[in-house]
Amino acid sequence: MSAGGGTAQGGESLLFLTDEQLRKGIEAMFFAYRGFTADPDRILESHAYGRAHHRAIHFIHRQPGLTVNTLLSVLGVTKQSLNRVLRTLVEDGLVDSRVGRRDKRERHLYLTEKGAALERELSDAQRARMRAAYRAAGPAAVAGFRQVLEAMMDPDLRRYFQMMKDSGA
Amino acid sequence: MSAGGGTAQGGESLLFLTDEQLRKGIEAMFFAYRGFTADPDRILESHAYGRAHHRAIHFIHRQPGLTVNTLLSVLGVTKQSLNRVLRTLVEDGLVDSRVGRRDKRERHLYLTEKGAALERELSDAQRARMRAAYRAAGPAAVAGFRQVLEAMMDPDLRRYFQMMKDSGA
DNA sequence: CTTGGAAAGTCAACAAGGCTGACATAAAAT
DNA sequence: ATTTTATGTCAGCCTTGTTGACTTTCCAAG
Repeated sequence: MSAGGGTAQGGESLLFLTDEQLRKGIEAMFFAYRGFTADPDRILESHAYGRAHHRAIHFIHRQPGLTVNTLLSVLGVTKQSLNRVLRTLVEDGLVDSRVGRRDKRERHLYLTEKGAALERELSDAQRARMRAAYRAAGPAAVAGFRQVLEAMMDPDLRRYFQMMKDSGA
Repeated sequence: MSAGGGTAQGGESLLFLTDEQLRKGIEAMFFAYRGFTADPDRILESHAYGRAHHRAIHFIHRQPGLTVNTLLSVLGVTKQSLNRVLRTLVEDGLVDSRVGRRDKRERHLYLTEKGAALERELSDAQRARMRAAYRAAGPAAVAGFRQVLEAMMDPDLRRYFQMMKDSGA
């Protein structure tokens, strides 16, 4: 492999990180992300939705009943941007927006059956690729993959991610 | 399904991949990519460029003298889309577009000094985050990270990526 | 030499999905 | 009663992607 470390073997050599090795990592990230979104993108196109809809659907599925504000900060977009997407999803009957019981200003978001069906279609495709990649790389690689990804996140998102990791499953 | 192979060795029975675990991987990818692009995005904004410019600059740096057509297929966009970006880069004196010697229809792309300077600024920032993530995760994790990323790429891009890996450094 | 086709560039029009700013409403908090 | 918060909405702008049509340049095959 391309590890320029030289002296040591058995993975230790990778601590010696040249700019070139880091550049390879950057490029790998770029290409992999393209692959990562390719399958859902194809499905979304046939439904006349975009990546923005996918992201909203994903996180509503992940955390049913979350408020618009929470979704906003997780996605990192403006409310105007999210609202455009959310409105079409509600109009098309994929998402249910319910007024809060305690605080009636809040809207809590849920997937309808139809929404859950699309979510399944999308994540099935994405999981298939992820599963194939995991299998090709092996269990040790998977653990490393997740560690590096977590370390690359912005602290706020990492905190959210780790929180969801504990509660979620 | 995903081969429940893992009689847990080393504590990691990660071969047993539940849909929930895969979903976590998907989410990690999403959040990590956000972090990955955050620093360059900030720099680009101050130069009035976008991510598209960054990508062009990156690959021209990587493979000086590549043709527009090659760049096109690496980036995976239309020539009209690329041309808009490329034109501003040439106009602003960051990229040099030279008519081919053998085939004068082709344009070979090079970074000027000014272009190389911006490339350095961008990739320094991106490498800093990558380096920090690598250091936090450790050498074994880095190897796994790269393996999974490669496995996630579309075959064409994986071939290109591996080719550049050999020649590049 | 002529011509077909590839490589590149350009113009126009359009869409998705970001953004900002301004403003409206209802409900909670003070 | 007033202010703040959560949400929604209108209008307009930017980047970056798309398609389609057309031109210019130039290699290569007839």
